[in-house]
Amino acid sequence: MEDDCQKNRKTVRSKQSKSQTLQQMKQANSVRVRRPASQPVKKRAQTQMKSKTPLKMKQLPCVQNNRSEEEEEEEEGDGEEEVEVTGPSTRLRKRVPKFEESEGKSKEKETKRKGVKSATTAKISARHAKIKEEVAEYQCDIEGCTMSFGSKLELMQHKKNICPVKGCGKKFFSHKYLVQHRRVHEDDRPLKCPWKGCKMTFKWAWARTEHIRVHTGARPYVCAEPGCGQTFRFVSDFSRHKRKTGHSTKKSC
Amino acid sequence: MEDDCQKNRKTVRSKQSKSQTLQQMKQANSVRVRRPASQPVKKRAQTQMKSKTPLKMKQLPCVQNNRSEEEEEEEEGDGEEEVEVTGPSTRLRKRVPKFEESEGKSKEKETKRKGVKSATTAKISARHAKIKEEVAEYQCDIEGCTMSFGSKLELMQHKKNICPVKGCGKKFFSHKYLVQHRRVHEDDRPLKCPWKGCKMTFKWAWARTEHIRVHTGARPYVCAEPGCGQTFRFVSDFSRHKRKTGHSTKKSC
DNA sequence: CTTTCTCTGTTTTGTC
DNA sequence: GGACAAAACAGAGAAA
DNA sequence: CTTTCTCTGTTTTGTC
DNA sequence: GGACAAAACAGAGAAA
Ligand SMILES: [Zn+2]
Ligand SMILES: [Zn+2]
Ligand SMILES: [Zn+2]
Ligand SMILES: [Zn+2]
Ligand SMILES: [Zn+2]
Ligand SMILES: [Zn+2]
Ligand SMILES: [Zn+2]
Ligand SMILES: [Zn+2]
Ligand SMILES: [Zn+2]
Ligand SMILES: [Zn+2]
Ligand SMILES: [Zn+2]
Ligand SMILES: [Zn+2]
Ligand SMILES: [Zn+2]
Ligand SMILES: [Zn+2]
Ligand SMILES: [Zn+2]
Ligand SMILES: [Zn+2]
Repeated sequence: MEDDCQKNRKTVRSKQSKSQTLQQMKQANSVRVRRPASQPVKKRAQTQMKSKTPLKMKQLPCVQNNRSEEEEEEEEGDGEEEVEVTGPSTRLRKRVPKFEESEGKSKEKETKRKGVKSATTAKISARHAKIKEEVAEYQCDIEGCTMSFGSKLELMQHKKNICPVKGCGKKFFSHKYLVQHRRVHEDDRPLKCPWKGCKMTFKWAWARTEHIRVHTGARPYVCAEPGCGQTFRFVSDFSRHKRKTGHSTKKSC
Repeated sequence: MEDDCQKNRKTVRSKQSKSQTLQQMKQANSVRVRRPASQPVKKRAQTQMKSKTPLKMKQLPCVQNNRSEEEEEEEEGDGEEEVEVTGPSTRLRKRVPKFEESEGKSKEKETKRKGVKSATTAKISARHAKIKEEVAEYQCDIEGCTMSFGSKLELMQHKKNICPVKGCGKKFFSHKYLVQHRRVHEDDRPLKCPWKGCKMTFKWAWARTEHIRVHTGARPYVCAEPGCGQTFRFVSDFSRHKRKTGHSTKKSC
């Protein structure tokens, strides 16, 4: 690596991000707890390690591209500082108490000007949400749709049923669903489990519907194939059963 | 609801699915454990409830659309069966031992014919993977791309840089990335954390790069704004700092 | 609201 | 037959 | 590999 | 200047 100055990045574009993740329960009345999964998945919840000294890093002074040099201790980090744990490279950094001595608490907002930034971008940053329609040029003229965007490109994407959220960019079959899809990027989980003491919440009605069966124990799906009498609690499992066995694609009744 | 026979569903189409989720550690040497998140998020890992009787369900005999009637105990499930726990509707079904008495283990594969199904669909069911190229008609003729699909529609979607995985359907800016994106749907996590004892694995090199800083404690991002001296471990946090404060969008160096 | 950290679509950098 | 909305399905996928 | 269960894009059902 | 691949960024977003 060599020193070279950055030339004032511009970036910004209005698409893609991440998508979804799983949920959990842990309600008042038990249920089984689903852990978040490592990759290799190792059991045992918490096992606090000892590690005493904060293990201060070698922070080289030269800053390039706003990145201080280091990171060359990469592959085999040859135990440098005063380590006292077991192996030479087998511990995590001890958590610093909370910004040691509140360094730089002067957050001087600096007038908040975040650049011009393509003027009035539709602001669908749902999560830490605003959804300010700002000036709202480029309005969608599709039947029941009232959405509007800051650039013609964004409107074009929208009209092609493409989600404008940064890491998303999904394309849908219907414009109507495109609007419903937005809840994926919102924090609200307006649907609640009606079971007393259960705190589960949902974005989708169907998820709630199937979740309730966990409480009731219902297994509403019954394979109609003559010999087979299997029952299932979730459609998905019933679907898989039919797909893999070929059972009862046609209903008997 | 009333009885009416299903008319042999066809469904099948080749797009969309879910997306991603988070990772975890829990390696040999501690780290903090990240739990999977309920929605309302309630602490306390496991709290096993007592509940003795299996609480057998009212399973009505009439099967319609392969669904047995029930589910009307929905909203307020008026405590029916012999409950003996505290409240009238506050417990989960006790786990049945493991398919009681191995009922219906005759899985007779039934010749496996899963219908004609649009003949040779490219089979990108990555997860429980096959990626059989089957007959491989409709080949992509874009420069370095060797992918092929079972239908012209699928090839057309592919040429428009749209991911064919069922719940995905993301549209990308480059055809090259479309191919790289596939790893999102694959189970392999080929990149490993080089830290001794750490079992973290990754699909993306950058995730590994930043993860390693958790071990080293490095904070390579240093704000170049004159007064501010803040450092950051992850680009994302540095980016946010610059975005929110307006600091050092231009580099000093 | 906060901080810590991972995931990933796009942008930037580095080499030929 | 046509809307149109609500419900359900059919996968994908996470976790154990 | 398995089972249990949630998420969500598309399909099906139900009502007007 | 052009590839092209590797690295990095800039969000989104999960969890605590
Ligand atoms: Zn330098
Ligand atoms: Zn948040
Ligand atoms: Zn619209
Ligand atoms: Zn989206
Ligand atoms: Zn519940
Ligand atoms: Zn069956
Ligand atoms: Zn009936
Ligand atoms: Zn799996
Ligand atoms: Zn191609
Ligand atoms: Zn995809
Ligand atoms: Zn590691
Ligand atoms: Zn700063
Ligand atoms: Zn009709
Ligand atoms: Zn699966
Ligand atoms: Zn040049
Ligand atoms: Zn965020």
